[in-house]
Amino acid sequence: MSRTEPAGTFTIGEAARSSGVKVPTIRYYEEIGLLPAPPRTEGGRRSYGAADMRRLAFIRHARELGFEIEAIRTLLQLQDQPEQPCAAADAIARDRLIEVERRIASLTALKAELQRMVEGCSHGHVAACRVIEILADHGECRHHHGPAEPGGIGR
Amino acid sequence: MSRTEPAGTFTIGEAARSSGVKVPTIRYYEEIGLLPAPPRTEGGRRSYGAADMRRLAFIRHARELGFEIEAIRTLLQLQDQPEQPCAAADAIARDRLIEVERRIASLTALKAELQRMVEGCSHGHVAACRVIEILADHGECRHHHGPAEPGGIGR
DNA sequence: CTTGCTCCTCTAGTCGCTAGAGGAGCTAGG
DNA sequence: CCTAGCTCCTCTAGCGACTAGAGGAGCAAG
Repeated sequence: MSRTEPAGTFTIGEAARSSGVKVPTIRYYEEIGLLPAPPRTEGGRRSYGAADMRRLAFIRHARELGFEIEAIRTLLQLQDQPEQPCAAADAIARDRLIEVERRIASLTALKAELQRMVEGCSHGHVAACRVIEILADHGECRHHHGPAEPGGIGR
Repeated sequence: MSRTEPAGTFTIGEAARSSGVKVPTIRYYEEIGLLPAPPRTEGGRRSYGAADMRRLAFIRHARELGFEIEAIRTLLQLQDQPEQPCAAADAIARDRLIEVERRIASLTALKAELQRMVEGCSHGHVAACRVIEILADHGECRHHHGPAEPGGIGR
């Protein structure tokens, strides 16, 4: 076994492996104050405890659910004050849910349009290519207006 | 009428209004070589022709469909060579379709999880808040693995 | 004692814009 | 002709959430 560190503490690499968050990302979270700066070993290495590991798992899960860093910051503050009412947490989750629903709707419209493009393509030459044609002629499609995905159209 | 420019040419502002692409974004497209640098008036202002307007509409439409700039660059090159086979355009559209389908699937899973959070929330205190609880305990949810949305989890 | 892994800090780059400063030109009204 | 107010110009910097790489130090095993 390779345990030189005190029991119950973890290196940044171990924290990364156990949480699924990459090493530079953990350091980044520390930098922006999402994760507290952990104590260091003699050699200057970060040494994480169980609470840090839980916090990191929380962050990771929240990021997976698409919560923004600022929302996670708020959620973490709420978590640290368990006797507060949870209306704020509820509101954040509701907002996220609404956003996700909007995104699904617009991606579904988008999917239909992409399918028309792909299915209509005769696999011949560009001149007769439905993909290019549909892109060139906006008027041809039934358009759902506004950008497909808010906050950076495509990603 | 306020037409001082030669007939059939457009200022950047007109191009922006007609395409729905913002002025700085048009300049940005020029900078990255997606849109050719147009001729200038005596006073140094950009003067767009009908072909530019079509190209801009094409770009805008493709961005709305979530194509990345590099994909659009390829599509524009294809458009300029109509006797080429359109397999490449087809492939780009297919890739995009697959990505959109993946995104819809993962957003749908996400929506279910958010709904569990929101519906389970008793609107009491943080200590008993299901939103916080689910985020804290990853093990509690049926997880779809990998980040919710590739290339920047949440957007 | 050397090999090779992990860790450290720091800077710069990614994508696709967006915002703002500071200035010049252009047009309509007086 | 003059001025007000719009649009346009260039340039730099910033956004979010990382990611990549340089250059160096520590640390455990053989």
